[in-house]
Amino acid sequence: MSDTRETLVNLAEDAMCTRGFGGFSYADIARDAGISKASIHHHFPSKQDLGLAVLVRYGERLVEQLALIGKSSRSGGQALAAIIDLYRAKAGSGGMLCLCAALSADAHAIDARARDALRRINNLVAAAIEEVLIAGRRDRSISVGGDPRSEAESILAMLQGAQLMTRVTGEPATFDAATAVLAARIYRT
Amino acid sequence: MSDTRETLVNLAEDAMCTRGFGGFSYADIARDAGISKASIHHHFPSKQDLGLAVLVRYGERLVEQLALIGKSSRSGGQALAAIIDLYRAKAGSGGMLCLCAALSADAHAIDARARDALRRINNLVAAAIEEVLIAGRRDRSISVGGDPRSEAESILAMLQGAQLMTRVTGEPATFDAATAVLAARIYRT
DNA sequence: GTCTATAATGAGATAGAC
DNA sequence: GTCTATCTCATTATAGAC
Repeated sequence: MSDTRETLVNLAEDAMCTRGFGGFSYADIARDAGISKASIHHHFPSKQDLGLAVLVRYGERLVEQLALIGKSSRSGGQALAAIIDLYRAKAGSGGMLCLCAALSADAHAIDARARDALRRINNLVAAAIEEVLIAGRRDRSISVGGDPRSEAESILAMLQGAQLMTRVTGEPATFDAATAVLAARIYRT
Repeated sequence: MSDTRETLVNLAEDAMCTRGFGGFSYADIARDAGISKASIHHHFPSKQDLGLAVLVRYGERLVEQLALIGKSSRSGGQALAAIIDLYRAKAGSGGMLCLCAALSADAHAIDARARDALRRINNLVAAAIEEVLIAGRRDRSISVGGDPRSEAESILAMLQGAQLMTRVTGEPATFDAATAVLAARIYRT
């Protein structure tokens, strides 16, 4: 990927997580990237193309991040704590949302390709959390009462919802409060 | 409130829950209401005024709804089930979000008055859920392990997040899956 | 309270030169 | 690949007649 193209994807991802798909314009990222609006159209003919490119790269990186967390964690509890931190970091950066939460809220504004990608990424994250819960139950580092897959989907919903609530108060503490119950389920890391 | 004014608030609320604050225009609801764009400005000089009016009425109605649920429920479990249904109904109606989730996602686009109202309403709902949990713990109809206030905030986050996830798949079953763990904590209604 | 008309702005997108 | 210039359209908002 060329430098310019990567810069544009970076800026667009940041803008989407902060203000949503409808909340930024080519003019915005053109200014930040130091090029003209027309030049962006050379790399991404339509805004939908740009959105999809951001989403695809986000999915790839997430796979890597989740794999790394799984590999470097010495317990399910440690892995779950790392995943919570992933979402907390976004919420703490001026009330950002993870890309999935941001684009889900703007689902009406994105095309079918992007919605498909979104669905896949949500499934991917839920599956990763499920594996972490299974590991945590096995090594007794996480309290897992019910079906791991159901628990995983609830946890993903909670993490995305906690980001939404944090955006309203502007206080990172809001995220911690809304996820305290989840953190308390980790016996040890 | 005049008929026209109320119609406009109704249409705007619906539009906001479906497409967000930035996702509808005066032209949209003018068409639906059968009046001109300019006439809306007579009732609500700016779009921010309209948004705030919708939010204020939403808060008032929510207080009534939550009071009614508290009064008509014969157990904490029944009350919690009714609250879950409240959020499920929106998610099931074509992937709508509750007004709080919708405007939280668009927090960058609304003014300080609206963000204040949003904060108050989130607190109000969390407090109502907390009371329900306390009642449910007392009458042994809900499993409540930790601090009721923390549990309440987690539940609110989970409900809003489940609506986000449901919007992506378009399947009401997604909401049920993401809240199955919560529903399972209700011993009886 | 409603209308038509219009302003003022910003959006995504295209053409064509360099 | 990048630019300037332009197009087309939608947006919020206002002016002023009825």
